[in-house]
Amino acid sequence: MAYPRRVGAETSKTRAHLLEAAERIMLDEGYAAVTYRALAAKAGVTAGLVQYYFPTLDDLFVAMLRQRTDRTHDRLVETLRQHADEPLRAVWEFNRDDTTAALMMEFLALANHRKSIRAEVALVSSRFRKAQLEALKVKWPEYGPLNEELSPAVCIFLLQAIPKMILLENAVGMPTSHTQVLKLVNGYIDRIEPRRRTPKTQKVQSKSRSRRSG
Amino acid sequence: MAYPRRVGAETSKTRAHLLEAAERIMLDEGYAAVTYRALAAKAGVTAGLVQYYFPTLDDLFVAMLRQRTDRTHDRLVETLRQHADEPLRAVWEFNRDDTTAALMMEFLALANHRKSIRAEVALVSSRFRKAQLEALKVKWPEYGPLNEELSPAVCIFLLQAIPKMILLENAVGMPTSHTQVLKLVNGYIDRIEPRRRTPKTQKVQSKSRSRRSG
DNA sequence: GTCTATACGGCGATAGAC
DNA sequence: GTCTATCGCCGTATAGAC
Repeated sequence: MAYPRRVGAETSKTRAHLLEAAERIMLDEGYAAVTYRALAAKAGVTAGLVQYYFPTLDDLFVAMLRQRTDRTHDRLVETLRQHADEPLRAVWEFNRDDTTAALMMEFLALANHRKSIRAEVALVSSRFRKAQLEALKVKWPEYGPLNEELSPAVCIFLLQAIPKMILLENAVGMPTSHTQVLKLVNGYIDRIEPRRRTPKTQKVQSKSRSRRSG
Repeated sequence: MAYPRRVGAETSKTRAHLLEAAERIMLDEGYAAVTYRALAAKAGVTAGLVQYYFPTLDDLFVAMLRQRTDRTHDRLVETLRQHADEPLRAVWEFNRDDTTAALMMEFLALANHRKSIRAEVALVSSRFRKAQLEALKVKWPEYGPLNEELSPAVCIFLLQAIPKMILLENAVGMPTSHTQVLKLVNGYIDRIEPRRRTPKTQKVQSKSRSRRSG
């Protein structure tokens, strides 16, 4: 029976190394390329050893998501704290981070087809959402009539949906009007949260990916 | 050698039946569940026969996308023609269609990992985009200062990105503020394109899916 | 033109030996 | 902790029967 299945310790150095390698594969070639054998080859171990730490691929994906999420959530909270005077811009810049967005998009697609990933994705999403919502609600009353029809929740949905969709379309090679969309959002934010510091050049969205083999 | 590989005729009734069955599997269980053996079982034929019509799975996916696209494009053009006085609303309602959006989202995810699907997805997307753009541009000058900062292209991006993202989040079980977002867009459209006919009740977005097994 | 049978290597997963 | 052997399913290729 599968009851007393032996699993490697979470403190293992090998385990941490495997998680790193798996993330690199995922970013370079997509989640479909994360296989026991490929990961083992990349990390210089046997496939059996990978399975010792992650009995199923779902276990591996959940562990990857948890680790990445913990780090990113810390960064989000810190960013929101530092830019408490302009939470809208902070939320936008956070969601525009390519690596985070690419990984989250990968996990979203994965969750769409893997039951056990769904609960984990929903959980981390609500954590992120909660942190952003709280920061935005504090300043919301000051924003006045400019956004009479918007709400913090709607803003957050749009501010995270837009970069993800742009990323996905870029990956597929769809030539739509992403530059215009980014300009629209930037303009809207600049109007609600006027810049105080030097408006340093906006990071260009998503250089074309070298990823994906087939 | 692989040179004189024999492939079934495109007029075959069996082939059409297989395409239908494949689409049903894709909608019910996701693209990952579309395998030769599963499709053969569902259609009541042998796996070899499926391969006779679609030598590789990519061939199958491309054929599925082409067929679905041709039908949907006809419907889009007809809808835009009938509602030439309110193209914005027509574009919105078209993109809100759940089955079409779900299939396109599936193909988008597929294209993210399958090289040969990418070109096809990019192609059909630009076809759809072009039709919507032309219809919207005709009426655009009349819309006045309400949307001074928007453009037809940006509108179309948002009008198709929002339903897709809502669909994806629903599928994953993310409880975000979709109702508010839909209300925002509906309100915006109602303001730009005031309703003339009876404002019949808006279709509720996406009942929770029963799909996905693992 | 349709369709079947069979084989191959890669995959996730399990059980169990060192 | 580490690694091997094995199982059943997968995509794909090929040879050949009606």
